[in-house]
Amino acid sequence: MKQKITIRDVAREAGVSYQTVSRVINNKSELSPITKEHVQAVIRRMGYRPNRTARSLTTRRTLTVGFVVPTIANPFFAELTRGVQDAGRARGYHTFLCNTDWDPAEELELLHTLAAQPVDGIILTSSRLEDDALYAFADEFQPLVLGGRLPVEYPGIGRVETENEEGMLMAVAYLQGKGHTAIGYLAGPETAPTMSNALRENGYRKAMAACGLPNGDHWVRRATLNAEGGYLAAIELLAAQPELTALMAHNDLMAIGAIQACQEMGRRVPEECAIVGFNDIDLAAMANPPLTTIRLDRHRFGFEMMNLLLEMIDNPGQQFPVRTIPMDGLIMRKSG
Amino acid sequence: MKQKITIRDVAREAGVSYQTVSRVINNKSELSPITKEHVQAVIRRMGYRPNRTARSLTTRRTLTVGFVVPTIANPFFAELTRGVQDAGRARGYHTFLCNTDWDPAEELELLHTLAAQPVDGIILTSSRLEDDALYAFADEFQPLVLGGRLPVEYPGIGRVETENEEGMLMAVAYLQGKGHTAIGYLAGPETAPTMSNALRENGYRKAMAACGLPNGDHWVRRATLNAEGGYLAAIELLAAQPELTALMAHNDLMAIGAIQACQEMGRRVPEECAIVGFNDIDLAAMANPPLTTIRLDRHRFGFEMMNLLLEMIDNPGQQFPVRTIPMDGLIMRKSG
DNA sequence: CTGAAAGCGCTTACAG
DNA sequence: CTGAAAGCGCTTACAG
Repeated sequence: MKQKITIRDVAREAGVSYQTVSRVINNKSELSPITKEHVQAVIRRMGYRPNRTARSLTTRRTLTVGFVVPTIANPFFAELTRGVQDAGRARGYHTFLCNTDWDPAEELELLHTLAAQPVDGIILTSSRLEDDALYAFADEFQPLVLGGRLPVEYPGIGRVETENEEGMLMAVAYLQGKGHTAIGYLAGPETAPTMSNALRENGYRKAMAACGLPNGDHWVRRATLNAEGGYLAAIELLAAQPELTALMAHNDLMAIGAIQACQEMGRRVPEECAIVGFNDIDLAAMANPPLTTIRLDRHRFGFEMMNLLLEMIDNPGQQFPVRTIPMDGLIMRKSG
Repeated sequence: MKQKITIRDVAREAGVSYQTVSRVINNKSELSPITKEHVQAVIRRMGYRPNRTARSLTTRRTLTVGFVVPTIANPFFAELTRGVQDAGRARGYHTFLCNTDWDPAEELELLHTLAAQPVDGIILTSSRLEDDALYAFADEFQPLVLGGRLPVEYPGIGRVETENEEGMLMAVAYLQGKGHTAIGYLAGPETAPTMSNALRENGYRKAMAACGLPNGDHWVRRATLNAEGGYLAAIELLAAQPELTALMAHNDLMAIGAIQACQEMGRRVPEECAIVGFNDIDLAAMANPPLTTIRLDRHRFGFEMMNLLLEMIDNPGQQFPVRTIPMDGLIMRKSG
């Protein structure tokens, strides 16, 4: 590897002090146009790029953020990632991607590692941390942006939420319009009431009540939040509750698994069992049958989380109101 | 945010010089057990974590690597990412994830940004860079590990390849065994012959020839490497070449799109059109019908790329032989 | 075994 | 408008 070019090399080559080169790099105003252009030319010619590590040490900005997701293997989080990165790009921000595998202990360790990295801020999605642990961490490290969790008001924590309840209401009302009254729910694992699993499940229960439909624990089945979980939960639920004519799922992956379950049990979708997903991931349209689902703009969700984080980085100590990403409505396809 | 604790704070608290604290952190041998334990206790009590930026500046190690993928929205690359990160974790390595969107100009810019970050090494998957541009970059920055591209022997470039040709041969032979002779291919966009699109397509052509089956350009359709691309290509190909009784795809996503296309065209899968994918992503088993596909262990692929990169970081200047990830064989499900 | 000095590659006041 | 000094938080020879 060629010896890396430093600011001193450029200075020597340009015949100025290295501080002047620094000023050019940072686009300071107090510079004669002549030296500025000259130094810029030398920089270009030598292909010099400032070492970000050194820069970070004095500016205390790393231009780096941590992005913590349960698992990037879930396309929902992958699509979120794109939004986060796109929002950061214009400002020169890079992203450390971290997977927690839904494990709170792992999550906490990851957060501390990121804080020591150090990063300028952290975006934390679908956190499984207890409230106390979360607040304790926020006392040590800021700013923090939370997505997919009930927005708590706490210093140093920014919040972006989605309209889970509205989405569930749309889905239930739609199914009711199609004549369904026995609508089951494929839920995520049991978690604290502030976490997204609980928020969506609660949305389903409220929606059923609002539509005057019966509901209870016997129509809900919990499983992991992927296609296999949806498949397993649907098999069990449909066997135990044959009266069900429709199934809603916590997310599209689970809905895709449910289609698979119906297929195996010989129940035609949507004629013998309607299925509605949540999120509208890219693959939803390519399910067979194509998935009817509630659309959430994941790119926008990620984009807003990053934008909020950048604003918090620029305005330390300031508290920002919750940002809400509206649902884009029900996408009617073939599954329900 | 609490004022960050530095090595000097710990030293003062422990009553030693800060260099001694540094030695404890770095587990140097020349230390009395007593001071070592004492300092460790103070570190724990204060919750001190060394600032990695400062550390990097003197060690010239950032414990950070760049991982460049076309798009993380493709589950294949998401699954690869997990392997990369898992291999890095034990060594304390973090990963900058970067998306090129298949754009060579974007890719090159990203590589330079990563090099200036700086990172200790870069893993570059499915690169669309011309050979010359790749070599020029390798002259400036090392080590570099290449995945999903014809392995070139070049100083500072490590290579991990997969058995594309063997995989395609398995698939074609399997379909031939099922009685198919007219087997079409859903290819990626046209690229240079060293890139993975070309490698797999070439594998298909060689496999057809090896099995004594006719093949030619009229049975191949190019499209983007996602489900929608597969859908579009299959619609066109099946309309133009109705004699086709089976379709192979560059990857599983395209195969899932092809199932969708058959569905719409009223061709039953596999009876009226068999479909075989490539990679066996997690979702393949949840396709409807479940996808028959050639399995590649993505986690292992990612893991090996990272392991190779770490070895190269530890042994600068040394050249390593190509690493080959074998295919795990054909996974027989329902689509073909 | 432990302390004092120098330095990693930058930026930021401070002079002039 | 530009240069010389100090410092960011560490590690690494060098003394002792």
